[in-house]
Amino acid sequence: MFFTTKAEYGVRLLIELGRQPQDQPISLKAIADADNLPLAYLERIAALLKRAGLVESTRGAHGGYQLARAAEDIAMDEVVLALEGSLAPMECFVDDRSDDGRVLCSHHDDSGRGCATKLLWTRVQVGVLRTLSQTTLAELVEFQSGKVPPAAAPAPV
Amino acid sequence: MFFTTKAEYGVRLLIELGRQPQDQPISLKAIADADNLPLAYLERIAALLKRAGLVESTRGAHGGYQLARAAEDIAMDEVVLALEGSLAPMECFVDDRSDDGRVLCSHHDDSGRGCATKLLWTRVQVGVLRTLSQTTLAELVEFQSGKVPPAAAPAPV
DNA sequence: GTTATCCCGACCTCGCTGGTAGGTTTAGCG
DNA sequence: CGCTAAACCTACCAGCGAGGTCGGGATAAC
Repeated sequence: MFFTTKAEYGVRLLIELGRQPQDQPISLKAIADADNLPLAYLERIAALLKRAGLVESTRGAHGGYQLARAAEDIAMDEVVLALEGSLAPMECFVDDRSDDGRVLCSHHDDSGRGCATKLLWTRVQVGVLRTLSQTTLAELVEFQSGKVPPAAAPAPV
Repeated sequence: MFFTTKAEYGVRLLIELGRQPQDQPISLKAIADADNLPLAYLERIAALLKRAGLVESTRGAHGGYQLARAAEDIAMDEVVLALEGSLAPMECFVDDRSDDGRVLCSHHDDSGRGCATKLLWTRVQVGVLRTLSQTTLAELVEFQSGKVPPAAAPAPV
């Protein structure tokens, strides 16, 4: 399993926000009801998105959440990173974050028979990161409206 | 974390086998010592690779394991699939295996606001599968011998 | 001041990962 | 013929993180 439900719920949450009219905050309760997600858990997930600057919140009655930017400007690499914490394909990839989602293998490079699997995992990580960064929230919102066929990948690399 | 140590140890095991001269079985004990891996655990991992037809075993004294095919003909998608069981990016992707590593989302398509995240996870899965299938064991073996620079990706798709 | 909402920290349960233990076969070798 | 090195098998176990719950705050609209 690559991703946890945090990513799943978080993305769903963002999609719901993306479907909403601008500057109209929507409450987590409404989203939890609509998507049938546990409210308390969703709150913690929303906090992750807020800390990452992807959503804004309004407190008090009639408050709620809304996107901090246009859905077209929200790419999924940033989203998944915010939700999952890191995108390490393997345990040895330590969080030496270079500010894109990249993360490095911590294995001592004992100069000679170094960590050979590193090549493989790094390729996978880069591939995933590229896929995620090429998918925007706007696409997902549109997809849910039943337009874009699932096969339609973004510009084939 | 995308992959578990099963994938890590399994790939390492295969690399060691790939470094060995042809038709010369090598014992798990030797590999466990060389790579500092738990022997008992490694046995179970080797069993997975054998069941997938990736390695062959010889029992008894002076026995051991060897690759079932040339390292050039072993792609990593098959390997990781054998080791991890499936390559589902998300829990809802149920094991409806279509015989490539693909696996499908099980969410009821409640015709309308269906599983919008499915688009995203499917893209990721396809990307990972493609990356894995483009990397062969031979490449990793060569890499460990200190030749190929890490940046050298395969033919950019 | 009541109600709807965001916010926050503590807690809990369950399954899986990563491993160990202890055996049973199989086969080379003296 | 028996010793030994290896594959093979099954059961067991500890720790941890995922996935949630709970209860209470702070805040703002009405």
